[in-house]
Amino acid sequence: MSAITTPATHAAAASVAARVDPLASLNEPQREAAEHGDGPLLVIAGAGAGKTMTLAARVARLVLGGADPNRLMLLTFSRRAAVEMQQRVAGLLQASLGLPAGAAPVLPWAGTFHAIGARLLREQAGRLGLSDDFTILDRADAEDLMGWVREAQGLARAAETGSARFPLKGTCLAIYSRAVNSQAQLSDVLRQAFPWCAHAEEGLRGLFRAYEATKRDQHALDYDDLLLWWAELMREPDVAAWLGERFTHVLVDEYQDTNRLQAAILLALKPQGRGLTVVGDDAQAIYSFRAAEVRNILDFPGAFSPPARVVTLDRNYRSTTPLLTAANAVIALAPERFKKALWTDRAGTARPQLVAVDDETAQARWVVDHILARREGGLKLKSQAVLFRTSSHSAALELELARRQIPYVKYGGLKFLEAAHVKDVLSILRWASNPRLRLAGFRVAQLVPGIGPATARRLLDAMDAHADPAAVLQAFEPPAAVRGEWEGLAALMQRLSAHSEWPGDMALVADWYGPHLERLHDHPVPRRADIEQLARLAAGHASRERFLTELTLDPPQATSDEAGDPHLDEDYLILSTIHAAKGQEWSAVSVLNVIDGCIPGDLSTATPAQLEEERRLLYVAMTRARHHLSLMVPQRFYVTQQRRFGDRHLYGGLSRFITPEVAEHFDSIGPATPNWAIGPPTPPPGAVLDLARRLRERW
DNA sequence: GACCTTGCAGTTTTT
DNA sequence: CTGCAAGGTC
Repeated sequence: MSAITTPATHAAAASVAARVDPLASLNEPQREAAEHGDGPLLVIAGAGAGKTMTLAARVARLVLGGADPNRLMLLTFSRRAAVEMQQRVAGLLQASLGLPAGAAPVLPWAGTFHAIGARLLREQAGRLGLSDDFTILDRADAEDLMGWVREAQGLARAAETGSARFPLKGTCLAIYSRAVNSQAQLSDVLRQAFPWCAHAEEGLRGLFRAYEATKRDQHALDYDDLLLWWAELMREPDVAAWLGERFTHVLVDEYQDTNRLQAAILLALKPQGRGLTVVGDDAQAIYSFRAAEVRNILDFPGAFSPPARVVTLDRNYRSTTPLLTAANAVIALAPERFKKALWTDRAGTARPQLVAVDDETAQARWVVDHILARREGGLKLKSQAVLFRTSSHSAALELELARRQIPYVKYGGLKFLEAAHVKDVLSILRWASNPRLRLAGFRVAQLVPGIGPATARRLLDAMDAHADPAAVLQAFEPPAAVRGEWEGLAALMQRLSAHSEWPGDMALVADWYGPHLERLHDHPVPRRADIEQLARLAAGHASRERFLTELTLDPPQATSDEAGDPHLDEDYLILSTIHAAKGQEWSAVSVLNVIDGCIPGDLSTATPAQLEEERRLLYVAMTRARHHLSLMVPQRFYVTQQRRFGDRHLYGGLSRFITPEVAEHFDSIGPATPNWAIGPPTPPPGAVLDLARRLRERW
């Protein structure tokens, strides 16, 4: 962690040793954005238009102009984006000030909304009536807590009443989260986003009330609370004024993917828009399922008077002309959007490919063949990516890669933190840090053989009732038969609560947990590797609290093949969901399953808004490519894991977003001609009908 | 009270 | 396949 020098030092250094103008490489609109003064600023930045560079240049210029880096808040969509931005800014400052490497100031307040919120809340905990040892629940924990409350409220057994089954815990949490983030009424949320749960409205209302109370009792906040509490904090005029003052500039990246709660926070922080900069691209809004609100960016200019300055970056530095033309053609069919056509002067004659293959197996083979061919041609695997709508779409490809021993890293759809054994270990650490966290205690106690829900509940009730829960834990008398095993856990908890030694605590936990892992799980080998992975991660964090917080807010992004982590210097292929590919670029990109039923997903065709988001998703995928782009079109696609309809396969054919006109911008490849029959007003892709069964079931 | 078995249902994308 | 709920056995 490098020291933070004062602005005065920078100014002095700048006058003596200014070397490189941080704006030197910017084009005209980029420079305009970077040099803009204090009024509210909206930068509409198309894909590959140098958004990160522009934002970094603006920050660098602010610092060179005397702004205190400690008073700049930089809100990004992901941790990765925050780190990249910090590095860019540091690089620019270093070059322009002539500083030695590592001497440039860091931006301590760069991070995601959630991470910054967590920091502010911990800082202000006293004032909010929060305990500062609060635990941040990751999604899986929040789901478990929701499930627990759901059970306690008797909602789980609602099926007996003959009505439809009460939504499962994950769905309950999704509904809750949506209502919080969109700041909407429960009934509206249900009607718009969860119509199949509308019958449960009353139950949900009570459930959410109890869920709130339970979180409070256990000193726990979920992801949404980090925004919600922050927004509530901003409703106190003196706090809002104080924070608005404290941060002279607030810059927000990926503004099109913020939700109403986030917009409310910003507006409270900078009511006049002074020092407020937001950057985004409405054509790349793909997070409405998380209650992101495109209106935020569309309405931004008018939220202030005088209105915010709008600067549009439409020169693309990433893709060749033929690729960009095809991508523009896809997004041009979107009925409503900011008018903007990207242009580039990057030459290139290779057109994108539309590749028809028989099925997923053929698709995997074709993709791998061509990736390898390009590698023969000198293009590293790391410069190539395969993108897909849904994490499971890469299954066949992963098999093929494993078979041919090609290393890869997969981003998105990750369940690392949801694996039972990982939760076990983290729960032990969380419980030690926050003994009020029943959620963790309930899980941990039952790891001891012979202790089940009833004994665990007795223990936790006793702890709840006492001012010093840790002491109750030590004094607890389990059933005689399990005393021996119990003592191991009690001793572990004692050592962990007494004081934390990091990462030593992790080793203690792993030692204790090892034998239990063997006993509890059928396939301990990969699970043990996960625990080791966790221990490695632990070593990279300063303290137990920091580890738990940071792991929750920035969970590992990628899973790698079981063969083990690819070493950093080794070459590997990138697999990613389209969502997780946001903001990235590769020389060659293949997009899997560009067929109706996948893009758009057959669950996302109900409303025009959903459909438009799927179109933008395809656009985002296509604009990741610099030189090579292949859209894959399997003619048959098997849908598994949905008993209700039985296994089925789709003959949906080419995605409706690739109309015949759009397809003219592609080279068509493949044994079969793509199925062009599908025009825009398409009926939903049909399952294969089992008429015999239907007739049978009639009776 | 703990733990195992059976049967059934299931909406993807992530901080 | 997985998660969940309910029922049975020790």
